[in-house]
Amino acid sequence: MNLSAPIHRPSLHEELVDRLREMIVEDHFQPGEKIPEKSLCDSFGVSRTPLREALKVLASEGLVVLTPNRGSRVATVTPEELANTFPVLAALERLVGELSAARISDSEIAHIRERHEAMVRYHKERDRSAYFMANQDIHSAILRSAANPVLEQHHTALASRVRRARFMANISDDRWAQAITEHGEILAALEDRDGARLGALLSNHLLNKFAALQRALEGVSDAAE
Amino acid sequence: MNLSAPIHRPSLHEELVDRLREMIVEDHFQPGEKIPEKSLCDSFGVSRTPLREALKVLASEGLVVLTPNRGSRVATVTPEELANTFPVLAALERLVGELSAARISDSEIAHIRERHEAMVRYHKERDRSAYFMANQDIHSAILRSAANPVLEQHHTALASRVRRARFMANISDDRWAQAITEHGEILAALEDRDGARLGALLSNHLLNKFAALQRALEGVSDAAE
DNA sequence: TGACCGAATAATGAATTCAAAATTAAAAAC
DNA sequence: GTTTTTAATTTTGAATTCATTATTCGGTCA
Repeated sequence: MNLSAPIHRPSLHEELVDRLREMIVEDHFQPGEKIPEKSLCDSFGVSRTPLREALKVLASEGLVVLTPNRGSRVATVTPEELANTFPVLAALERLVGELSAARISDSEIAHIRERHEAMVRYHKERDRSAYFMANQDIHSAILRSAANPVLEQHHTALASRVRRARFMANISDDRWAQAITEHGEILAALEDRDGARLGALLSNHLLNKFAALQRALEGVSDAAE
Repeated sequence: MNLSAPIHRPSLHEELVDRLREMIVEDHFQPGEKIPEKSLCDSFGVSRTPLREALKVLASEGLVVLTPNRGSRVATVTPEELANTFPVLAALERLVGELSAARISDSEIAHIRERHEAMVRYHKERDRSAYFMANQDIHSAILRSAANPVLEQHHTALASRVRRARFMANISDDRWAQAITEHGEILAALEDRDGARLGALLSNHLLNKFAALQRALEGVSDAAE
């Protein structure tokens, strides 16, 4: 690690932004749930000032909704918003693929291959949770290898808003198998360092995931009618 | 206007975020300039609390840089950051083109054609400022016609961070003429509602602009050596 | 019983206050 | 005269306080 890098002592509100974002993305709150300032302040042991600053930042990221004089709630993700978000993320994924193929190192590829093989095993074993982790690792390793902080930042912001969606509908066996196939192709394109192909594959991978999700959600709402 | 829309009374910090963002994007501050809380509070007639909330939001948008215990400065845009931002914007522009072609109305196209023709006149008259306005109008009309708020939000955020760049180097006559040509092609693709073509044209238009900007900046730094 | 009103309570928005850190100014040493 | 040390001032980070707006609860009246 770079010892001469400037030390960054995070201020309270930064700390709170990170903690709260983590809690929201990792589903410690229900979507739409009210966020009471008082009790949160108590549990974090801070005053309302930095907490409110953090909430405003999270609101600008779209993770929280502020209603004047009525406090803040965890943002809900509507199907319409999903439909708007996925194409944007897919557009970014294409760029991720193009940049990653041009910039990724051999050791990064080796690491991804290793996680890929683990993921295939988890699929065979039907270990959803381990699968999700490996999948996550692979995608964030590719994103990092694109070496573009601006891209990374916006990708992460968008992804965190739809992350919750993966809990909304359980993935079908068919889609799961298809995803594994797609991941195989992605790894191949990565090892070939074929940017155009990798970008297309990553983009389609995401759009297919969205299509599967939409089918699952429609099924749910149909059943509810 | 929709009279039954819910009234939105903005809180102080929202108001401040908008005002400050406008001021930063429209170059009322020097890049890197210190933002003294006290004097800003005085000029806005508010206390530090809402101002600091606003600064934190702007920092998360990347327009302001906060250094703990040392206050806030207007973010500077480094060449490296430009190089990271333009490809991301270009990726979004492609999606804008695809969506816009599919969704834009005849009257929106008519409006854009009107602004386009005005812009061509301004080019002939060498009226840079009017040209910039018309150009801006066209691009934001296309963006709006894509009818995707998520896309719009991220596009706007990225664009505002590089907007300042247009002041950094004056556009060359060659590039200006080329831009006009590209705009003609964009309008044609729009009227044909050819999404793939429009997306490619918009994306390349932006990347060409960036290339011209980079050449101009290199020229500047070379001259300074 | 249940809809409506009003007081009590709680939550929020924003100003103020206080403590810690940084900056500036002044004094001392070389 | 320049650099270093130290004190004063300013600026920032965060807690507290105050005013305003919601919400809840209890009571009234149909």
